[in-house]
Amino acid sequence: MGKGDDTRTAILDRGVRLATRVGLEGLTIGRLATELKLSKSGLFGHFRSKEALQIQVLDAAAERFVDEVVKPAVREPRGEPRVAALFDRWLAWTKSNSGPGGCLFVASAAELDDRPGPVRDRLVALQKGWLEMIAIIFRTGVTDGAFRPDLDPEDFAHDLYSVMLGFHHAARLLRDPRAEDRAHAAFGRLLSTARRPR
Amino acid sequence: MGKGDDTRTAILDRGVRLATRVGLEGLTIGRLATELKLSKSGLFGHFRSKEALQIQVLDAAAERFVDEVVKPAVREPRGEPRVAALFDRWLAWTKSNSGPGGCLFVASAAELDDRPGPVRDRLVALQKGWLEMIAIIFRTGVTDGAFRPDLDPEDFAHDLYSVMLGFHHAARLLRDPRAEDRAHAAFGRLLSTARRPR
DNA sequence: CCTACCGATCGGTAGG
DNA sequence: CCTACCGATCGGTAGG
Repeated sequence: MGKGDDTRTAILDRGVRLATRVGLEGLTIGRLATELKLSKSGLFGHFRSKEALQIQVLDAAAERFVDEVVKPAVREPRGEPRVAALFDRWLAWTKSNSGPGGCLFVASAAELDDRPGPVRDRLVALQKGWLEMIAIIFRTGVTDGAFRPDLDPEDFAHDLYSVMLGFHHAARLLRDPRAEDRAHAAFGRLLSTARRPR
Repeated sequence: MGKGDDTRTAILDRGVRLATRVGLEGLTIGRLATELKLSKSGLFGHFRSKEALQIQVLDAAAERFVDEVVKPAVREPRGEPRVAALFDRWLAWTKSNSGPGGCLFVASAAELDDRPGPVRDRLVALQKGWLEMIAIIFRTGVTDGAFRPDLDPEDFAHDLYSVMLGFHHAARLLRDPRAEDRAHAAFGRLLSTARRPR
């Protein structure tokens, strides 16, 4: 790993933080360069287009997301503990990137949903991957006998993500102190619907 | 109503549409002026700052939202029919401002949640008003005996809005054809929890 | 409502 | 990785 790679890593790290605050569109090359004490063209050389920078920032965030949210959850036992860990880690991720920040993917979703192009395509792929990960984790719980086998894992993933989006909105825009309690309550109701009766 | 007022109305109308597509930050004076075949400074004169334009665009959207979503719902009988009408109208609003577009308030939420200032303050006030409207409509249903009196109307409002946000994400970013079915199913579950047992 | 203009910043290029 | 630069666009002002 040479010096160029270090610089690249530093750029992407800072880029994730900046984009989380100001959006992927607000992530300008000039501003990012100033924050890193690089020249604009020096930074630009690492990418070649703003679009490439945006996509690589999304990928860098996804990598961190897997490390901080997905991997720790998958270490938990299948079924409820694993789903609960996924949910708690997601809340922690959103709060930690959150003073200020929030979740880059949620922030980008509304920003990009009407702007066709490779950046949007990448975000869509990442979000579908995330929903699929939730569905897989639910499915292993079905196999283990923890969850009802007649439920659609993708429905469950959609419903769980709705709870997360509701939390993000209440906590980050409205600064509602009850946001987390409500998220936990909604999660509990979702789980009790999914639990296999015995 | 003089000619100046007509122009103003036309500007705000177009501004709502443009901001829904490109965000409140992407709503530039120059672009809006070009679309309306006005000079930049001619348009600018109606407002005096971009911030004032953004706030008035939010207010104009809120006015339309009340006409298209809230008022028709309130004409329905209290309890379930009224809540169901509110939900259906909201879905229709999001879809109609949606080819392309979506809901300006949802789009602005993630964009502004980290940018303190009067525009954010206005959006927060409008969103709190919307959640309060849901809570009030729920409360009249409690009074009428349709909904459980031991539920917190603001919890209900939060949970209903979570379902809406989940729909927005699935429909607009992921273009998921099952988004609407899932939203209706989640709404049905929410209602069955809220229904007063008899 | 207009033309004409301001300084700042944008993404990107030339050339080293 | 840099300086120096390009044309385009930004929010906003002067003056009418």
